Amino acid sequence: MVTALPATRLLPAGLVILGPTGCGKSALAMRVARQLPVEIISVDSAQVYRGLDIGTAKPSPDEQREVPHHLLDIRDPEESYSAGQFCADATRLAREIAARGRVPLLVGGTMLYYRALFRGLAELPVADAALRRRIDARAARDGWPALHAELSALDPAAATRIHHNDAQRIQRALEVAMLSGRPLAEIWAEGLPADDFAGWTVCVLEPADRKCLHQLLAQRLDTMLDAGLVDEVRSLLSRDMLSEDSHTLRLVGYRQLVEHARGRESLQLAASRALAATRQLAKRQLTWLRSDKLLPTGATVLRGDPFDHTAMERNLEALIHAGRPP
RNA sequence: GCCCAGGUAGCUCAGUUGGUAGAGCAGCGGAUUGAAAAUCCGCGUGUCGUUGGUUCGAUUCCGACCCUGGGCA
Repeated sequence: MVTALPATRLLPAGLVILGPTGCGKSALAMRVARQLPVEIISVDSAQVYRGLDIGTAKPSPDEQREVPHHLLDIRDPEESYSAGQFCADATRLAREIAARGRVPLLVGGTMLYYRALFRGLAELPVADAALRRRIDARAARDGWPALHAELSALDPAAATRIHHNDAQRIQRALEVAMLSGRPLAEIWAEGLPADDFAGWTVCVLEPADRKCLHQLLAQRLDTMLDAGLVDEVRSLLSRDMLSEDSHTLRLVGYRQLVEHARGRESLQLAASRALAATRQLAKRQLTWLRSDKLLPTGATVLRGDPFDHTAMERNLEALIHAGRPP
């Protein structure tokens, strides 16, 4: 049964810069910030963690002093963050920033967070760490196919949709079924509450030439290594509560360099695998950009190639114009 | 110079007792509802080093040559 969508609330207008990793989102945001009274809301699932600085290309302390940044360093590496928490934080911050007479500027590349924010998130139970541990233990004993079979009994439609190898989604669907006692599709049918982004301006940075982006990513990784990325990984490994298979050490770059830091792999090999993982991340982000399920429906969308200087200057002007009070 | 081992996909390699070949990685496309920098799915034509010979047919067998390692001089 499909009920009417919940009433949406209009969010005070703001700006958005999104695109794949390494394409210059932060640099563009800083240029906007020099001409408009903005505060930046980071849309980055990795930069929320304290201690992950070099490998996440987190804005420097100088940049953070120059322009207020939000949602950086809000979690320890052992903790978790989520799309749902991001939505709550981002909408609260956007209202607070607007109330100060400033302009909210969303910057980042975590596309699920954008989708959740712009298109809404169903009212599902939040993650339950203890339940997930129990499901993991069962998977270790019986294998994920057994859990997929169990999902078929609890939520047949979800089991059909979710591939039997997709451990993460099988686990989440089981979690929802066990906590709510209802199938996912039934809850989704109640609608996705979302704020209204009418009046917002979204700048999408989409490189036309993948080779250019790959070259830039290679240079950026070298810079990160020179800046001490391996030491950053070692310092994470030295934390007692952080195991090698924790989600923070599975992030792009960190996961590969752990192998080197543990002496299991040469730096050269680990670095080349880290670079490949970065390219794959950019590719998945570009797939999101081609999707019609990402951007807010009522917003103005600017698209530009970050390697095209003319287009970038035009985007900068358009963002500044859009952010200026009438 | 001689001996040995190799030369097959962008990389590392498997294989074909003669009927023109397939894995991993990379790459490309896609999915994506509280871990998303996560998780998962799909996509494999390449002068089988070159050139002669044998053969209905050679990447495979034989010869010569080229290249790369290693050894002996």
